[in-house]
Amino acid sequence: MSVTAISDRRLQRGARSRQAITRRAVDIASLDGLDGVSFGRLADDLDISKAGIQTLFRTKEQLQLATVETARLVFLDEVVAPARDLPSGLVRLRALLENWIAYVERPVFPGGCFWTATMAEFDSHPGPVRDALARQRADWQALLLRHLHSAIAAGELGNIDAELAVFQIDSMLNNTNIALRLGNHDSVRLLRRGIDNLLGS
Amino acid sequence: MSVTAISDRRLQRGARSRQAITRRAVDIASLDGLDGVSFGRLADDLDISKAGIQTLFRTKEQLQLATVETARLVFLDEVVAPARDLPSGLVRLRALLENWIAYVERPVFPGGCFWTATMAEFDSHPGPVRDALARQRADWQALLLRHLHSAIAAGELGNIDAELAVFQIDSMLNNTNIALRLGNHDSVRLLRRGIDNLLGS
DNA sequence: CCTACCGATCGGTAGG
DNA sequence: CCTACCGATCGGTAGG
Repeated sequence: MSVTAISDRRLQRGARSRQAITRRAVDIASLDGLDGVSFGRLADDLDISKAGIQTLFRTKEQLQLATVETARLVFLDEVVAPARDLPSGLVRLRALLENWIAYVERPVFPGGCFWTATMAEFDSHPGPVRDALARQRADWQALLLRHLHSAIAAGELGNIDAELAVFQIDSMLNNTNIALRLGNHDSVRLLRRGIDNLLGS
Repeated sequence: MSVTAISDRRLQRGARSRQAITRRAVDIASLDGLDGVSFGRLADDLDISKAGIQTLFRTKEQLQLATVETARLVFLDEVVAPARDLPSGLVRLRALLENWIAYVERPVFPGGCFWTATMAEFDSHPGPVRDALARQRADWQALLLRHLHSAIAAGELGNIDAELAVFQIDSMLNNTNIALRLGNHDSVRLLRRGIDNLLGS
């Protein structure tokens, strides 16, 4: 066995550990925010030593950045990827929104939408973590806008104000997540009504 | 001087202290959430002993509840009261929304909207604090709904879906607060466009 | 209102 | 990956 093979196996094990730790951190952050993610809590939950986790991520900020990245991958997997094969425009847009509703209704993370929880926590704290969250927010809004533009270009919608529609839809999504957390399940009905108003029933 | 007079003065001083402490706590919570409000931090900021603050509020949860109450009073003062003398219906509704925009644009609290920040923090934490926040949310939405119904009854609006309109407006307000915290000042323009779409320009 | 203290937890480091 | 430790801060209490 070569030195390289040993090193590769070590790197692989490290990557698996990192994945397991950040996946758990995403769940914690959805409930208690990214500041609620602590080395000690993760160590207890996953039966590893605290210093073991610190070796893998060095600082809390790097742990938070890795947690945001894992949340992004899970979100892509749950909401974006399942719609990938649908035609661009209105069909894909409505599928993305239905996937998003399932993502907060199930919910995928125990505290509901990871992005709603952490964006409100970090919006007044400039730095790399807030930048990563803002990037995800911009990417999601750009994805909605792209398919809205496709729909308009294909004549699937009237002469709608696309930028405003994305703002309204994204606003309603975040507000629906909060309402669901408070036990108000009617808000999904309101959300669908709002979406239908904008995109046509 | 009677014993009662001494007692009254003590109670007054206690009430003034409580007010000064919770007013500072509201500012902290707008930035760092209600869990970021700690006895030690308030003691440092206000040059009182930590135990002095603890004597006035006993537990952290009671301090948080008093903080929510002070935020409610300031919000009423800044957003609701200035519109009190305007006629019910569309005029008062638009004034409330403009006052709200000023409240987050100035901003009244250094971290922006107190309710957006704390609701996202507590929506997965059942208990008296979440209940108090949910009550404020319901009160605000009911206020908007009342004036929307007045406007409809007075024929100031078409046959609009009032419940949906309140949901859409409240959603956009919260999303605008986040956008402002991220430095995206264009969102106020989008918000006004969205409101005009619903209420007529 | 205060000083003084409690056990628990925090992020981080030393050293292996 | 580990044990063992650091100083700081947490909520809360004793006792005045």
